[in-house]
Amino acid sequence: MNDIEYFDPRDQFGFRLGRLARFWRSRLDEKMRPHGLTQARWVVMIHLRRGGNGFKQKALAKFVGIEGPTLVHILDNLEKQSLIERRQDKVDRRGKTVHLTDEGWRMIEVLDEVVAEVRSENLAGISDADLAHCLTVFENIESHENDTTG
Amino acid sequence: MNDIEYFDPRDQFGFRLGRLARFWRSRLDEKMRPHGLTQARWVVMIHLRRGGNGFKQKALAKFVGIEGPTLVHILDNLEKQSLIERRQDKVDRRGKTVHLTDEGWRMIEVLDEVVAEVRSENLAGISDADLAHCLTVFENIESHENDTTG
DNA sequence: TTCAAATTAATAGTATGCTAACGATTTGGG
DNA sequence: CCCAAATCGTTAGCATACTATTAATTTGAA
Repeated sequence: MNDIEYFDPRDQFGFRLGRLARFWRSRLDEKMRPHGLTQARWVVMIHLRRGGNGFKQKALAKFVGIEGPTLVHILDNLEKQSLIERRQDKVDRRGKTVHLTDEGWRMIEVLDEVVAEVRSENLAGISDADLAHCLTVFENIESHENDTTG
Repeated sequence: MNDIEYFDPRDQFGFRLGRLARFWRSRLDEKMRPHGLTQARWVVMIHLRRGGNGFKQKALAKFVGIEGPTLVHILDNLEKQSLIERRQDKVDRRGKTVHLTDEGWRMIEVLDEVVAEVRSENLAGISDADLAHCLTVFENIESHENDTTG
């Protein structure tokens, strides 16, 4: 019954997107667990590496694409693990800057291998062109952010 | 610095997937909030409609692609809202079957319009072919589920 | 200068997802 | 028959995500 509607790609896209994201996260979490890390924490660390140390929290949250309070909790955990540290911003005493510790840098190197492994397993047999195509579609969807104004 | 690595699609895919899934959910949650619903609850209701009433919880969880305890919590909320009801399975007293109420059916009709609106906004300008291409890639990735055995 | 408004990080509270463990029940082997 | 094992839904506890609110500080306008 209603097989046609069921397999309409516009009908399916949102659900499949969410399901795949959960799948991806669980694969990564599973492989990172032995190292005491998770996808969310690793993503924050990767953005610190990419952007250089010394981000203010607000800027880091924006870079990662999450909200401030979500980042606060992740940083709390990373700080407990001694992988990052917060420092008072000397110019603006409201702000704090975030820095990878030496241990954090070492952990990133270890996780690079884990991530590469998961990626090669998950993406086996899928071409760069296919992935780039997906990313273009992703970009298009995100660019529709505020189109309701007209 | 390292722009090449940064824009490697294999490098980006996981992060972008997660970010888009969060974006999609927040758009849908925002539009459903006036009706007192959320994406997760709606997805469960949609699967009830698709699969017919009277699912056992375990089967429903599998159909939706979530774990049992996650479904329990969502059903608790839907039941509080009188949109579904649980009934004791008469054959197997361990089990319960899940049913849309009349109110549930009416809510689904309302939400169909909300979902169609969000979908058309999010997917504006993107062709069926592009989406189908994405879904094929999604399927390929999920099919790699247990390739580590060999 | 002074005080309202804006900004920054944190806290509180909620939703959604997971695994582990539990209680009730059914099933199956001896 | 009977008891161990499996199964079903639930509970407990955690991580991650959000919005709304708060406390401390800075900024800016009168």
